[in-house]
Order: sequence, then C-alpha cells, then structure tokens
Amino acid sequence: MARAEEYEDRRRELLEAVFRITAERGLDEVSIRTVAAEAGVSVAKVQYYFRTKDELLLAGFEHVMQLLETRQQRLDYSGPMRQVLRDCLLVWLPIDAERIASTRVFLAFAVRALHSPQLAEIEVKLEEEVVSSLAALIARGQELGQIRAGVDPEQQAQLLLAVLDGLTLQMLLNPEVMTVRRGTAAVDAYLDALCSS
Amino acid sequence: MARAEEYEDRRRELLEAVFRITAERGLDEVSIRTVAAEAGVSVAKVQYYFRTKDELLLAGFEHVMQLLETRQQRLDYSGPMRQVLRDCLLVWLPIDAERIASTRVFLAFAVRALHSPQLAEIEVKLEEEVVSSLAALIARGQELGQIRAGVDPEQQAQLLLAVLDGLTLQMLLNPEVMTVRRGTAAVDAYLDALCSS
DNA sequence: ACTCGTACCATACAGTCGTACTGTACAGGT
DNA sequence: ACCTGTACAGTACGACTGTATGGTACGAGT
Repeated sequence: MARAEEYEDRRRELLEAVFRITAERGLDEVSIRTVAAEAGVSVAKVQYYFRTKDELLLAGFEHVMQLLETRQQRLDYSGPMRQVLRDCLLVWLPIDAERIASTRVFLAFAVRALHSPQLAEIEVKLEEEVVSSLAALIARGQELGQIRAGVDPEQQAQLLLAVLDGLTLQMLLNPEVMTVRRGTAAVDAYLDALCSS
Repeated sequence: MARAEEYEDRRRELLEAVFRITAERGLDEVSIRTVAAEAGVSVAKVQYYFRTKDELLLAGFEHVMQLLETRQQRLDYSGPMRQVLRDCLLVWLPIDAERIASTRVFLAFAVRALHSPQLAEIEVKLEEEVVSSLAALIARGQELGQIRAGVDPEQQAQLLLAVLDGLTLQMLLNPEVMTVRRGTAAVDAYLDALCSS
C-alpha cells in the first residue's frame, strides 16, 4: 500500500517540523502556521493531516516518544550488562546536538502534560515501557551476577529514570555547570554503586 | 515610606495571580487579561505595574524563586546536619499541595528559560545560590564528622539538586508511581549514602 | 466520458493576544 | 485655588490564533 505509506510520510514530515520548532524555539511557538511555514507547505495541508491543533500536538509527542524508543532499541545489547545499561541511559542525556534537541522537546511536552490529561497519558505509557525495559536489564544483570542482587529492579529503574531526568534538566539549563562530562560521570557513579557488591 | 510598600504589595498581589494561574492551568494560560481577571482588577492596572508581559513573567519567576528561598531560610538549622540537609532538600519536593504548586510553577518557568536568556539568567542565579548553600551544609557536616569526608561538597550539592529535580518531575508527572513515600525514601537513601562511612 | 474521493490551496471568520491611548478621580504641594 | 503626579478604568489597534469554507487539480473506477 504505497498510499498509506505516503500518507504516513507526509504526516511524519509535519511532525518533524513540530519537532524542530519545539527544539529551537519552544512549544509555544508551535502553531498551525509556524508548522506550515517550517515544513514549507500551506496551512490547509497541516489541517488536512491533523484536524485540530490538539491532534497535531498529541501526534507530535508520540513522534518524539517513538524516536526515543527507536534509539533505545537500536542499541547493541550484546556486551556486558553494565555497558548495555549505560548506553540505554545515555539515550536520554543531552550529550550531543541530536540528544539536546530530543530532550528539549521531551521536556517541553512533559511540562505541558502537567495540564493536559491526553499528553500525560502518553507520557505515563512511555515511562512505564522505559522503566520495565530498564528493570528487565537490571534483572538480567542480577542473574548474570553483574549487578548487585539486593535491589528491586523495578524500583531501581524508576530511580534511575528520575536521576536521568534531573541531570537532563540541569544539563540543559546550566550546561556550563552541569557539563557533559559531569553528567556522564554521575551516571557512571550510579552504575558503579549498582554493579559493585 | 508607606507609598513604596503599598506599591510592592500591589505588585505582589498580581504576581500571586500569575503564580496561581501557572500552577493550576500552566504558564501559557498566563496573559495580561487572565492575570487581571484572576486578581480581580483591570487590564490597565496590570500594565501599570508591569509595562510589558516580559516584565511580568520575569518578576513572576523571581517571585517563585524568592518564595522558595524564603522557605529554605525559614528552616530550623539547629539539629544534626543530616536533618537540616533533609529539610532543605524537601523544600523542593512536591510532597504537599503548597510544594506541588511551587514546583509546578518552577518547572514551567525553567522550561521556558530554555528559550529565554532573561529567564535563564534568573534560574542560573538561583541555582548557584542553592548549590552553594547546600555545599556549605555538606562542608559543615564534614567538619562535624557527620558526613563522609571523601566527597566534594559543591559537586555533591549539584548532584543532589539534579536528583531532586528528577524526582520532582517524576512525582508531578506520575504521582501514582513515584509517590511521596518513594520520593522521600529516595532522598533518604541518598542522604544515607552521604552520611555513612 | 463521467463521477468520485484524495490531496491539497487560498481565504475568511471570530476570538484572543500584547500594547497603546485617552480619560479621570484624587491626594498633596504650593 | 491651582497644578501635578499617581493610580487606575475603558477601549481601541493591529497582529496572530485555531478553525471553517469553498474551490481546484488529478488519478482511479465504472
């Protein structure tokens, strides 16, 4: 069905425009018109693919989520658990231009989700997925004797995600203080504590 | 000078309206008109005290910051360092209605600061203050032998703040998963690691 | 050949936005 | 008594917002 594929491609192009605007100028610069201009299309085309702005934003959030998930799935899962876990965590840290953009967009949507049940639903769903996949990695590491046995995988995964969110916020807000080096060092320290006896 | 005091009072009333709207409906629901309506005054009155919307938002951010600082200064600094540090950290965690509101507002402004140099400036300034005061507490705890000597106070303070930010975000976004109990437990665990040899 | 759905475009509408302008009530100084 | 500055109120302006509408080009089906 080349029809359906093309349809999805057009939608994705528009969602990428949403992504770029959000990353560069913030979520409240996203309007039907700015998205149309960014994508180089007419207002009506945006409306054709997304009936309302809410629908556009919903899809925009899901687009970022999917991007982050994809990045997580593309990792090399063959090495030692500590390495795998580290790579997995680094997906969320703003350590290069690509990740700076995606974490900015994520944060913008997450904060808006505080007042939008629909966005919150998406956020919660993704978080559950990430937590459970991290927990699975931790549990697997425990089986292999590479990770301390005493901790609850699920709870530890949640905590890791929280630490990650915090580091992300600090790195974005104050990159001169919370540098890439310090951020990754913090993650490594956390992993040290998790892996050592 | 009762004149100047009244002037500041009026300004504060408007800033509290900004605070309430931001906490309940989000920062992008803040407009001159919604603030005027929330405060029960005319649009022109808001304009009289804040020439532009930017000025209003700037002052609004400073207002939250001041609120948080005040709350931190009102603490009881006489007990053991661990207790003091804990209270200090809990100022930032959304563990009751008051703190939920202030952390929501803080996050909203912080994310907007990603695209506003003026807001970012305020954020960075506050963060430096908080970090240095936390670092002072840690250093004092080290002198008293209540906190492990091996760590760098400044760096540890930054990390603590990051963890706090992350926990805050999680608790606000997903309160059913990251409960008050778990959030405070995470802080306590962190303090345990900091205090034990 | 005709029709129909898809994929758009240009434009219009009502509402809201930040901001500016004009007017006024009133307290205090001279 | 007169003037001036403060502290507002009411309203208007242009820009921008999300959304709706009407029109059109075109490939596919019958």
